[in-house]
Amino acid sequence: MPTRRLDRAFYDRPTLTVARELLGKVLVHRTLEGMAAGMIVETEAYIGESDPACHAAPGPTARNAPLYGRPGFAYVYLNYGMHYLVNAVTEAEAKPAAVLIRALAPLEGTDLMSQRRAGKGRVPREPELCRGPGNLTRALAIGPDQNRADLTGRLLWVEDRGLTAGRIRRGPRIGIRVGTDRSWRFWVADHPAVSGPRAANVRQVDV
DNA sequence: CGTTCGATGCACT
DNA sequence: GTGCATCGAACGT
Repeated sequence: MPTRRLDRAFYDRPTLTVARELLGKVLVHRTLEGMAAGMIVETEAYIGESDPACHAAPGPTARNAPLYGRPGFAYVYLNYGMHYLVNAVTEAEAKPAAVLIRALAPLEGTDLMSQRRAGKGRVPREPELCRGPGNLTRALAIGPDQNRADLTGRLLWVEDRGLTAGRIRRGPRIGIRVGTDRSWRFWVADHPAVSGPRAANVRQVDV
Protein backbone atom coordinates (compact mmCIF):
# COMPACT_ATOMS: atom_id res chain seq x y z
CA MET A 1 0.00 0.00 0.00
CA PRO A 2 1.46 3.36 -1.02
CA THR A 3 1.83 6.21 1.43
CA ARG A 4 -1.17 8.47 1.11
CA ARG A 5 -1.82 11.87 2.66
CA LEU A 6 -5.31 11.95 4.16
CA ASP A 7 -7.61 14.24 2.20
CA ARG A 8 -10.28 16.59 3.45
CA ALA A 9 -13.03 14.01 3.00
CA PHE A 10 -11.36 11.87 5.66
CA TYR A 11 -11.93 14.59 8.26
CA ASP A 12 -15.38 15.55 6.99
CA ARG A 13 -17.06 12.63 8.74
CA PRO A 14 -18.46 11.86 12.19
CA THR A 15 -15.81 12.75 14.77
CA LEU A 16 -15.90 9.39 16.55
CA THR A 17 -15.18 7.68 13.23
CA VAL A 18 -12.27 10.00 12.54
CA ALA A 19 -10.89 9.56 16.06
CA ARG A 20 -10.93 5.79 15.70
CA GLU A 21 -9.52 5.74 12.17
CA LEU A 22 -6.68 8.12 12.97
CA LEU A 23 -5.14 5.32 15.04
CA GLY A 24 -2.39 3.72 12.96
CA LYS A 25 -2.07 6.80 10.71
CA VAL A 26 1.13 8.83 10.77
CA LEU A 27 1.43 12.44 11.87
CA VAL A 28 4.25 14.24 10.06
CA HIS A 29 5.75 17.69 10.63
CA ARG A 30 8.35 19.05 8.25
CA THR A 31 10.45 21.94 9.56
CA LEU A 32 13.78 23.57 8.72
CA GLU A 33 15.36 21.27 11.31
CA GLY A 34 14.08 18.21 9.51
CA MET A 35 11.25 15.72 9.44
CA ALA A 36 9.60 14.17 12.46
CA ALA A 37 6.83 11.60 12.33
CA GLY A 38 5.03 9.10 14.49
CA MET A 39 2.14 6.66 14.35
CA ILE A 40 -0.94 7.89 16.19
CA VAL A 41 -1.73 5.51 19.06
CA GLU A 42 -4.14 7.59 21.17
CA THR A 43 -6.91 10.10 20.35
CA GLU A 44 -9.90 11.80 21.94
CA ALA A 45 -13.02 13.26 20.35
CA TYR A 46 -14.49 16.64 21.34
CA ILE A 47 -17.88 17.13 19.77
CA GLY A 48 -20.09 20.18 19.61
CA GLU A 49 -21.33 22.88 21.90
CA SER A 50 -23.28 20.32 23.95
CA ASP A 51 -20.04 18.59 24.96
CA PRO A 52 -18.99 20.38 28.17
CA ALA A 53 -15.33 19.49 27.64
CA CYS A 54 -15.23 20.79 24.07
CA HIS A 55 -13.79 24.25 23.63
CA ALA A 56 -16.90 25.09 21.61
CA ALA A 57 -19.07 24.65 24.74
CA PRO A 58 -19.29 28.42 25.40
CA GLY A 59 -20.18 29.10 21.77
CA PRO A 60 -17.95 30.85 19.25
CA THR A 61 -14.99 32.78 20.71
CA ALA A 62 -11.70 34.06 19.36
CA ARG A 63 -9.78 31.04 20.56
CA ASN A 64 -12.10 28.29 19.33
CA ALA A 65 -12.69 29.79 15.88
CA PRO A 66 -10.85 26.94 14.09
CA LEU A 67 -13.43 24.48 15.45
CA TYR A 68 -16.06 26.36 13.49
CA GLY A 69 -13.97 26.27 10.33
CA ARG A 70 -13.46 23.64 7.66
CA PRO A 71 -12.46 20.09 8.55
CA GLY A 72 -8.90 19.00 7.93
CA PHE A 73 -7.28 21.99 9.60
CA ALA A 74 -5.28 22.03 12.82
CA TYR A 75 -6.53 23.54 16.06
CA VAL A 76 -3.57 24.22 18.34
CA TYR A 77 -3.89 25.91 21.69
CA LEU A 78 -1.90 26.55 24.85
CA ASN A 79 -2.95 24.58 27.91
CA TYR A 80 -1.87 25.09 31.51
CA GLY A 81 0.26 27.96 30.32
CA MET A 82 2.99 25.72 28.99
CA HIS A 83 1.82 22.90 26.74
CA TYR A 84 0.51 23.15 23.21
CA LEU A 85 -2.10 20.58 22.21
CA VAL A 86 -2.93 19.69 18.62
CA ASN A 87 -6.33 18.72 17.24
CA ALA A 88 -7.64 17.81 13.80
CA VAL A 89 -10.86 19.68 13.03
CA THR A 90 -13.66 17.37 11.88
CA GLU A 91 -17.17 17.54 10.41
CA ALA A 92 -18.77 20.48 8.72
CA GLU A 93 -18.53 24.12 9.75
CA ALA A 94 -21.95 23.99 11.38
CA LYS A 95 -20.72 21.46 13.92
CA PRO A 96 -17.64 22.51 15.89
CA ALA A 97 -15.69 19.33 16.64
CA ALA A 98 -12.17 17.97 16.61
CA VAL A 99 -9.93 15.05 17.49
CA LEU A 100 -7.16 15.61 20.02
CA ILE A 101 -4.01 13.68 19.21
CA ARG A 102 -2.68 12.38 22.52
CA ALA A 103 0.22 10.07 21.71
CA LEU A 104 2.49 8.84 18.91
CA ALA A 105 4.84 5.94 18.40
CA PRO A 106 7.98 7.67 17.09
CA LEU A 107 8.92 6.61 13.54
CA GLU A 108 11.14 9.29 11.98
CA GLY A 109 13.35 12.03 13.36
CA THR A 110 13.73 10.47 16.78
CA ASP A 111 17.06 12.22 17.28
CA LEU A 112 15.36 15.52 16.58
CA MET A 113 12.57 14.60 18.97
CA SER A 114 15.11 13.81 21.68
CA GLN A 115 16.81 17.17 21.17
CA ARG A 116 13.50 18.99 21.40
CA ARG A 117 12.44 17.07 24.48
CA ALA A 118 15.76 17.55 26.22
CA GLY A 119 16.51 20.58 28.34
CA LYS A 120 15.84 19.66 31.90
CA GLY A 121 15.21 16.50 33.80
CA ARG A 122 16.26 13.19 32.40
CA VAL A 123 16.18 12.46 28.69
CA PRO A 124 13.05 10.53 27.72
CA ARG A 125 13.43 7.07 26.18
CA GLU A 126 11.93 6.34 22.80
CA PRO A 127 8.42 5.25 23.82
CA GLU A 128 8.16 8.38 25.97
CA LEU A 129 9.20 10.89 23.31
CA CYS A 130 5.62 11.45 22.12
CA ARG A 131 3.64 10.04 25.05
CA GLY A 132 1.07 12.65 26.08
CA PRO A 133 -0.47 15.52 24.08
CA GLY A 134 1.91 18.13 25.46
CA ASN A 135 4.95 15.94 24.90
CA LEU A 136 4.21 15.09 21.28
CA THR A 137 3.77 18.71 20.25
CA ARG A 138 7.12 19.53 21.81
CA ALA A 139 8.80 16.58 20.06
CA LEU A 140 7.32 17.59 16.70
CA ALA A 141 7.74 21.35 17.27
CA ILE A 142 4.02 21.99 16.93
CA GLY A 143 3.04 25.34 18.45
CA PRO A 144 1.03 28.49 17.84
CA ASP A 145 2.41 28.80 14.31
CA GLN A 146 0.65 25.56 13.42
CA ASN A 147 -2.78 26.72 14.58
CA ARG A 148 -5.09 26.68 11.54
CA ALA A 149 -2.50 24.79 9.49
CA ASP A 150 -4.01 22.89 6.58
CA LEU A 151 -3.56 19.19 7.35
CA THR A 152 -3.81 18.42 3.64
CA GLY A 153 -0.82 20.72 3.02
CA ARG A 154 2.92 20.18 2.76
CA LEU A 155 4.17 21.05 6.23
CA LEU A 156 1.95 19.33 8.78
CA TRP A 157 -0.19 16.39 7.73
CA VAL A 158 -1.43 12.89 8.49
CA GLU A 159 -0.73 10.04 6.11
CA ASP A 160 -1.67 6.41 5.71
CA ARG A 161 1.35 4.14 5.43
CA GLY A 162 -0.70 0.99 5.58
CA LEU A 163 0.40 0.31 9.13
CA THR A 164 -1.80 -1.85 11.31
CA ALA A 165 -2.68 -0.21 14.58
CA GLY A 166 -3.34 -3.45 16.39
CA ARG A 167 -6.16 -4.03 18.84
CA ILE A 168 -8.11 -0.83 19.48
CA ARG A 169 -9.74 0.03 22.79
CA ARG A 170 -12.17 2.69 23.81
CA GLY A 171 -12.91 4.34 27.16
CA PRO A 172 -13.66 7.61 28.96
CA ARG A 173 -11.62 10.69 28.12
CA ILE A 174 -8.95 11.54 30.66
CA GLY A 175 -7.43 14.69 32.07
CA ILE A 176 -10.67 16.69 31.95
CA ARG A 177 -12.88 17.92 34.75
CA VAL A 178 -16.20 17.68 32.90
CA GLY A 179 -17.61 15.36 30.29
CA THR A 180 -15.81 12.33 31.69
CA ASP A 181 -18.96 10.28 31.15
CA ARG A 182 -18.36 10.13 27.42
CA SER A 183 -16.25 7.19 26.20
CA TRP A 184 -14.64 9.18 23.45
CA ARG A 185 -11.01 8.16 23.96
CA PHE A 186 -9.42 5.62 21.62
CA TRP A 187 -6.05 3.95 21.90
CA VAL A 188 -3.96 1.01 20.74
CA ALA A 189 -4.16 -1.70 23.38
CA ASP A 190 -0.99 -2.28 25.39
CA HIS A 191 1.06 0.18 23.37
CA PRO A 192 3.94 1.64 25.44
CA ALA A 193 3.50 5.14 23.98
CA VAL A 194 -0.11 5.52 25.19
CA SER A 195 -0.44 8.15 27.92
CA GLY A 196 -2.55 8.23 31.06
CA PRO A 197 -2.65 6.25 34.28
CA ARG A 198 -2.34 2.52 33.81
CA ALA A 199 -5.78 2.01 35.29
CA ALA A 200 -7.34 4.04 32.50
CA ASN A 201 -5.76 1.81 29.86
CA VAL A 202 -6.85 -1.60 31.06
CA ARG A 203 -10.17 -3.37 31.18
CA GLN A 204 -11.85 -1.08 28.67
CA VAL A 205 -13.96 -2.21 25.75
CA ASP A 206 -12.58 -3.47 22.48
CA VAL A 207 -13.72 -1.62 19.39
C1' DC B 1 3.46 0.74 42.45
C1' DG B 2 0.45 5.06 44.10
C1' DT B 3 -0.85 10.20 45.10
C1' DT B 4 0.11 15.16 45.55
C1' DC B 5 1.58 19.43 44.02
C1' DG B 6 3.90 23.45 41.70
C1' DA B 7 5.03 25.54 37.30
C1' DT B 8 3.16 28.83 34.00
C1' DG B 9 0.30 32.01 30.46
C1' DC B 10 -3.74 33.16 28.54
C1' DA B 11 -8.80 33.08 27.32
C1' DC B 12 -12.74 34.03 29.33
C1' DT B 13 -16.25 35.81 33.05
C1' DG C 1 -9.47 36.93 39.23
C1' DT C 2 -10.41 31.91 37.89
C1' DG C 3 -9.63 27.69 35.72
C1' DC C 4 -7.62 24.77 32.80
C1' DA C 5 -8.10 18.65 27.01
C1' DT C 6 -0.45 18.69 31.30
C1' DC C 7 3.93 17.20 33.05
C1' DG C 8 7.30 15.47 36.06
C1' DA C 9 9.44 15.70 40.52
C1' DA C 10 8.83 14.42 45.13
C1' DC C 11 7.10 11.82 48.32
C1' DG C 12 4.33 7.64 50.55
C1' DT C 13 3.24 2.41 50.42
